[in-house]
Amino acid sequence: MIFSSELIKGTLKTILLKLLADNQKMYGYEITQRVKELTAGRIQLTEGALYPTLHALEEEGLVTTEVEYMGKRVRKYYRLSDTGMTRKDEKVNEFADFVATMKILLDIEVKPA
Amino acid sequence: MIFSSELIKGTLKTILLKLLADNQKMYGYEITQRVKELTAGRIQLTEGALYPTLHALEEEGLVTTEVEYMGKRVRKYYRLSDTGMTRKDEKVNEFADFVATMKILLDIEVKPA
DNA sequence: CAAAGATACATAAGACTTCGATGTATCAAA
DNA sequence: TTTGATACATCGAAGTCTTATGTATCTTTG
Repeated sequence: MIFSSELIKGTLKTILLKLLADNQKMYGYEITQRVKELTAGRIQLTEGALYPTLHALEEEGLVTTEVEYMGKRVRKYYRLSDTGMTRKDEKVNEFADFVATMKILLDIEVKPA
Repeated sequence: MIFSSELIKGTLKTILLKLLADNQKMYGYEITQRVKELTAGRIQLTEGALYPTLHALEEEGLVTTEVEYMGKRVRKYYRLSDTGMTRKDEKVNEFADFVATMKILLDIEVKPA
């Protein structure tokens, strides 16, 4: 099952911040692949959603960027800033609380990871 | 903490379907109050979001409506259809799977309800 | 008894986010 | 050499939610 995009809405930034917190630096394409891999294909980030969001994180000062050349190919790395790290914690905690609340509303059991 | 609206995005229909599945029939204002109560105020549905969504559910054939008068006051009750019940199960399951996936991505523990 | 607050419906314009399509270009493998 | 993967990115369209607004009734309180 691939999750409906509506569900992923609102969690994209959180996912990106968490990935960058765990991996020092990542580039766009790498992120799409990592997410696909970690979720067994259930979440597939589209570039149309990913790049605008990465740029927004940069504008907010949550990530910094650095360009590297692999041969002639450009690779733009994104790295979490200190503010970004703080924001990541906030976002992840907020999501955990949200899920706890939704469990009450929907009366669901969440399978352990 | 009131959850950022981004988080609630994509879950509103699921919440409504579940509430209606548990309560035979409910009216709009009642729904906003019930959700507020069940979530200790953390999720506050606005009418601008609620009514369009209820109308959409009706157009999709997932709910039926009936009008009652309390004195001179109109109350519009929403009731789940059979299709709506099926859709509710699908949506709730999808959300549960989504949360399981997000747990892996975000490496979180979800507190029991 | 008047005013305020709660109950109850609803719409509409604007903002924001995401999707799907499109574009460019390099590299590797068949 | 051509296909598929890698890698960046933007843009118009679509969808959803927010804020504001509108109408009207009922209840409580000063």
